[in-house]
Amino acid sequence: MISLIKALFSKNPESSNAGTPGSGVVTRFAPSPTGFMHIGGARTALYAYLWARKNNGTFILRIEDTDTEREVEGSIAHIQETLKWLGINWDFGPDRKDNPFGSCIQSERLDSYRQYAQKLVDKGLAYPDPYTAEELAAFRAQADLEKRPFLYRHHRPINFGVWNGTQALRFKVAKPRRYKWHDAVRGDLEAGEEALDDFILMKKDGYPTYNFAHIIDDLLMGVTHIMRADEFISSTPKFLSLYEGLGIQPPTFVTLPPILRSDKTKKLGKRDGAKDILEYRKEGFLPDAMVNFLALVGWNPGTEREVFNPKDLIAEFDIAKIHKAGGVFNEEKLRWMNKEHLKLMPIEGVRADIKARIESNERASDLKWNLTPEIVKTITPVILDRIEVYADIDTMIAERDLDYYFSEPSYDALSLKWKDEPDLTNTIKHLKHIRGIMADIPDSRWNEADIKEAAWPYADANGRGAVLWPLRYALSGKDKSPNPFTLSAILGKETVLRRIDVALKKCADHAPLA
RNA sequence: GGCCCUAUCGUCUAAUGGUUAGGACAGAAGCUUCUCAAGCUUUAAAUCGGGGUUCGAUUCCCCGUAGGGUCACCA
Repeated sequence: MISLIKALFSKNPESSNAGTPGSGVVTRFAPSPTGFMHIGGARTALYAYLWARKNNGTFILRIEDTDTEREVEGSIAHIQETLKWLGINWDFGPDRKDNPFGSCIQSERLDSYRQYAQKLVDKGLAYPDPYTAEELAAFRAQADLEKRPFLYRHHRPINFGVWNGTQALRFKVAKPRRYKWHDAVRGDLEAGEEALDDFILMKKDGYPTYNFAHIIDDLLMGVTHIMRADEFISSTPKFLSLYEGLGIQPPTFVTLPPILRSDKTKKLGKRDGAKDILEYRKEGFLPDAMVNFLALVGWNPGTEREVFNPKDLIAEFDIAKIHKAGGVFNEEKLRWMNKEHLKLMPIEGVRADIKARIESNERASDLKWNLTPEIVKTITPVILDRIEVYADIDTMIAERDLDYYFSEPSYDALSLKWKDEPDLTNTIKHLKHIRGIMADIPDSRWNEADIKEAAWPYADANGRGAVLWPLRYALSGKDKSPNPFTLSAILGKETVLRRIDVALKKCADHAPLA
């Protein structure tokens, strides 16, 4: 890091360090603070981060707040929180002011933009826009009428006025020509001269436009690779013209494929259910799973491996393998991915998470469960088998699939009856027998395997369903639940015997034996 | 509309001139202790269309088609 700072200070800002051997990779994620972070933004940040880390480079978080109109209060904090949750850590960002290149917030860098704007003015490459909004609108309308593309440069003034900082400043693009350039993902790209036009560098309000600010910042921050979505491809000739005007080498362009809506007809936008990434945190997705899945929409290492921890992702990631075509973000597969990561997690961590999730459900309702460390330990594997995401625990609780671990089940006597039995006669017989077997199991052997071993021969001989269904129902009071041996082991001998007794009493009350 | 980009199972994707076009998610069937899960096994499912180049094209070229992006004092 020291060497980077040195490099940044010693470097002549007019000569970009892009591509300089040994200069180190510098990437950035540069969102505008206009709301929450969605999937597309998170993936862009992730790729930039992975590439920097893979190359022992630097990852910068830069806030592009040059549109004061659209800025949403709290966005900057929200973006940082999202990145932190995902484990996408930046080396320089808005949270510190001692960066070698100054602030990472564009509104605090206005001097730099003015300075470079003035340089362009001095070189005769920028000029104040003499037209009013109405005049511009009229030019556009005229071009529309004539069915030709509107180009500002056709209206470029012959004599540039003096820029006083309060007029919009336009860049005088190079003589129209076809531009060709290389993109690390898309390969060789080109565009006709229609793509080239004079564009605004500085707005009337004194703020730079994205088109200008990002280029100046990338230069001053030593950015070597620009990761961004494909909507910027068509602006690239303008950027190239500006790089030329500034006399600098452009960084490497890395164009990311779009993330599409599930009908594949459009880019996934906030209106199409692109969620705030922090929503996934609320639902109990693991950040590693999220990152793993995000990485795989638009990139693949070329192997059949799909589950990666962040460290392996960094090792495997390669911009040469980023896809050209867009892809759909499939939440169902994300859920599967989350389960895979859940299985890889240390069990203590899962226990703590499950405990916290149950407790928050308790707080949100009037449940009063005695959630001891022992019960958390025993039910964790059972829950883990049944969930993909922690939010599934909420569903389990809502559907009363956890109650029987904490309180006596309530159910109707007839529910104890196995579907093939005509009445409760055999149910009672089997329950009594199983109770005897259970009672004989010493405490030292009260575990799932031994309970099963003790009870199995009887169940096997007398009809598994006929024996096990009533037992399981007596223990859980539910049609669907874990198997009776698992339940018994969790509940403990005392509770098991008591619940069987309750079941037998229910049977007797329902159909007293003659 | 001009300019530009993209195109393998429903979805995410592998295969960069030679494979029975592979894997995963979702689906279907089956197995495993009664139920529910989990797990395992099996199965169905794709190279957008048409021309080239080549002994041979998913792969290279051209033309279509479809979809996307962009044409702001938004980023």
